[in-house]
Amino acid sequence: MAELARLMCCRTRPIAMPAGPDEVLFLEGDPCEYVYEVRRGVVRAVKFSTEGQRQIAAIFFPGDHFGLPYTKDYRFTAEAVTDTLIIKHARQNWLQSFIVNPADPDNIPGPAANEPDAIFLRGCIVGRHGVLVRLSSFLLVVEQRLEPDGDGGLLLPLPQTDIADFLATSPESVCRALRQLREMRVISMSRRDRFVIIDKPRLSAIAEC
Amino acid sequence: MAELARLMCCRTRPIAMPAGPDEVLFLEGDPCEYVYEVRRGVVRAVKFSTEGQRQIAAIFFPGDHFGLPYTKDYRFTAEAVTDTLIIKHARQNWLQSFIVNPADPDNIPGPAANEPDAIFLRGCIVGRHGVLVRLSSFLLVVEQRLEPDGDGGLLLPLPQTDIADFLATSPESVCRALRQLREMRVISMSRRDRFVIIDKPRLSAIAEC
DNA sequence: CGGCCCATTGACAGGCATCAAGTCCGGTGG
DNA sequence: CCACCGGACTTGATGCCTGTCAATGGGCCG
Repeated sequence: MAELARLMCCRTRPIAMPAGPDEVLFLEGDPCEYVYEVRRGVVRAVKFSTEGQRQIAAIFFPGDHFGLPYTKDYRFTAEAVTDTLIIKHARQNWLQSFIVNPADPDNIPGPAANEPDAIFLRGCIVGRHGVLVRLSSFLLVVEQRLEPDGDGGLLLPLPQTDIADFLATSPESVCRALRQLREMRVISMSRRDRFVIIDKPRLSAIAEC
Repeated sequence: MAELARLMCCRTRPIAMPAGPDEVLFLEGDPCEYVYEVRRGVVRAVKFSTEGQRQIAAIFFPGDHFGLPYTKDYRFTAEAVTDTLIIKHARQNWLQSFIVNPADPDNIPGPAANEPDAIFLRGCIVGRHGVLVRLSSFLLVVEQRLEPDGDGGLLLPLPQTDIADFLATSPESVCRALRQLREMRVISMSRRDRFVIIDKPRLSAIAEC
């Protein structure tokens, strides 16, 4: 039956599916049957320590592929953050389409690198000292991955609780750091979930110091 | 000439090479020409923030493959920690040998997962609060990746400075945490670079709480 | 034996997690 | 349309953790 399932997999075309806020796409430990592609919205990779501490191991933006079959089972739970559009690629199809073609020496597997990249990036951010530094790095990442709206404003892709779990800190600290950036006139926030980078050089400086 | 280099690459057999303490295997930003395999010893993945803070993004143990061409260029610098034996696989050969064979649906790319796994693991460890917790997790990882010597003793694969950069803390804190574990009779250390796990259940408990 | 690097220890201050209220906001139902 | 309600965010107070600095100790190598 596993055989049959696989055969059916192989014939399956990519599936487009919408997902609503907090909807679970797959659970940590599920077998890797599909590779997911974000078309619209943002997805978070959630990982619980055994005692229950929540971590967000990565954030996936439009264009990213995740849920790669590096292992037999998914290493994290994937949840839509807001309304999203997701494409599910059957694992076999995905492998044939995206993994390196040996005949072409320059074929770097772009989509295959999305997930490791996102996790690596998070590791680099979390490894730095200072909530302000980590938060600034995070905002810069958001800025380069998300389209600004009319006034150069960007939507915070995650609620502050999630930002805290992504940055390995507490929601209160995130809130305070955001306020600090506001008071330093580095960013401004018209709404709680929207920000504008006023002084990008300084934001970069903070992120790197 | 790039063509020529690649052609020569393709004909190259795997190269075994020893590497001494602190020897650089490749630098961050170098083009991914080879995939490396650890045979003996331990290798560290070093990453510098732009302002100079050092991080150790991963540790590679015997059996691990790293330096994968997920991107065109290496994302970190790889250095031998102590005396090591390394196998260099030309990128093309490696791709053909190890990347998933589409005809075999169950062919999970084991070696290809080593590097992402190590980075993911480090992210999970660094994301937790408390130096003691992080250090305990680290020791447990060492225990399951390294062979014990006669008396169940394990060599610390890294000097404390590196452990600190791996755990995103300071050398002093690492030293104090080690002492604390000693005083709690969870581990013992006959030498500065060697430890024995006395009370593994408790060590696990600390690591997860 | 001397020098160097790493590990160790102590003192101290600052950052940040935690707890506890209080506020804002969107959604729901009357 | 308004009142209510719950969840997320905000803010303040407090104490611990841990990063930093400085000095000492110890092992290894020349």
